[in-house]
Order: sequence, then structure tokens, then C-alpha cells
Amino acid sequence: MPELPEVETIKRGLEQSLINQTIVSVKCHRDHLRIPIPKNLDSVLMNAQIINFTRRGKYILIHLNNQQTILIHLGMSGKMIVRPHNSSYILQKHEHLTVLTKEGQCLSYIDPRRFGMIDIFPSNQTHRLLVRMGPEPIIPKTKYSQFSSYLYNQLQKKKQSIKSSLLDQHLIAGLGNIYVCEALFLAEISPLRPSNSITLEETFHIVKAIQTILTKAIKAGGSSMRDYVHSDGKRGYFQMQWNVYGKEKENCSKCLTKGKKTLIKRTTQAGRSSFYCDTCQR
DNA sequence: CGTAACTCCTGATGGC
DNA sequence: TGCCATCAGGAGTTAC
Repeated sequence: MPELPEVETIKRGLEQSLINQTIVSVKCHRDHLRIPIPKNLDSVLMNAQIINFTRRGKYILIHLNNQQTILIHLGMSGKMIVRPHNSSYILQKHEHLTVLTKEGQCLSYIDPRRFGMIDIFPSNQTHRLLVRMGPEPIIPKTKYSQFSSYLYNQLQKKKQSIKSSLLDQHLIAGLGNIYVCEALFLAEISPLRPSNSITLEETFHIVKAIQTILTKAIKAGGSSMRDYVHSDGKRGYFQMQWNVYGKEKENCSKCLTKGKKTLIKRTTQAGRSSFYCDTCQR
């Protein structure tokens, strides 16, 4: 389940191994993922040169020199792997797209659960799925106040839980279940709180916590990329130490440092698990 | 308009 | 050991 840091890590990997390369082979092994894979994907990619890669929220954009951009989402189980191409290549299980470059690299899109998507749109436009997306959460310190005001104003309009709001990509881009749980723990805010009960000061804490957790995760992802040939987002997760996510019934680390023993709780919100410490998080 | 439920999918896990 | 039920979850879409 790649979230912003994993997607960023993958994007950087792709950047380092594929930029300026020319696509000479495209093999699509399936007609749809979450949405149909465009029928003209082959013809758009064929002979195109890759200008660069960007990321927007959890989407990766591949900008081509033919005025077309490829939009990629990894869903929950998607990954992209780049490796040198050789003739003994064996198709991976759930590999839906294979792209070869003139320079000898092989890019594979693999997604067992097929919640991901691949689409094409003209480079001078914004893809419809990106139009209403909220701002990127990683910002310079000088913009924390401005961002907090924006977020606070949005939260004031919402009755749903702060947990659900932070997962809403239209409010903030890039956060998934794990990082929302962790950010709320750092900010000492209960995931159960109604969004409109969060004060401006608390919003500021949340904004800071999001910065901290995402920056740390990207760093972990970057350092865990053995070499840029592999663009496997999961590796980033493995390096991270979670405080609450997946830690139901384990001791809260923050409480332990204060000599208290509190067990992490798990609850379900909007069909997703939330993990939190009800002593630290209020 | 906002919110919640529904939907897609496979692999891992737990109970019997 | 096998089989079934359950869960995991991103996010667009639909329904209310």
C-alpha cells in the first residue's frame, strides 16, 4: 500500500534509471486494472522519449517527448521494477505492463490486487483525477502557518472524524492509513475527534507531525533503495519503525517513557483500522 | 452540498 | 492438510 513516501521513493528510482531513455517495446498483458488501460498505450509509448517523472499525491506522472503524459497509480499492491533487460526475462506473476528501452532497461508494472491504474493525458492539461486534489503536504517551514490556516478552515466545515478527513485526498494529497495513524499519534490527537473540533493550534501540531513522519519515511525509503535499479516501495516501509500502526495491544512507547503502561487500541473508522493510544491522544 | 456505503481484487491469516 | 471465511485497504462512484 504505497503512500506518498513510497511513491516518492519509486519515482526517484525511476528517474535515476530511465530519464532520457527511448521506449522501443511495450507489452500490455491485461486490458484493465481499476479502469481500462487505454487501448492506444502501446502506440503512445512506442518510440517516445521519457523527459522526466513527477509525483502528485500518490500518482506518478511520466512525461514523454510526444506531448503525452502517463498517469500511474499503484493502488494497494502495485510496484514498479526496473532492471537491465536480458533475453531470459520471465514474466512476473501479476505483471501487467512491460516496457523496454533502447538503452537496455526493462520496466515492469506489477499489481496483484489490480487497484492501481494506468492512463494517458495530454501534457498541457491536468488529468481529471488530479484537478480536485488537495495540496502537497511537504512544504517549507515558512509555510506551516499558511498551510495550517488552510487545513483548519477546511476541517471546520467537516463533521467526520479527523482520521477520515486526513485520508481525503481532496483535502491533503498523499496520506494513507498508516501515515495518518502515525501523524495523529505524533500530534497527540485522537483519530476519533470530529474534524470541526480541532483547534488551529492542534491543526498546526498535525501539520508539523505530517512533515516529520513523511520526511523521515522518504529518508528511510531512499536509504533502503539498494540501488536505483529496484523501485520497490515496500522496502521503504520495512525500514520504518511504527509507533502505533499494527501495534494493537502493545505498549505505547510514549507512555513507557513516562513510566506508564498503556496498550495501543484498534478501532474501525470508515471501514479502515485506526490504531491509537487513548492516553497520549486526546 | 457532505457523508457513508459500495466496488474492484488477491494474498495472508485464522478457525475448524 | 485442506477448505472456507475474514480481513487488508485506495479512492472513484453511487446513493442518500
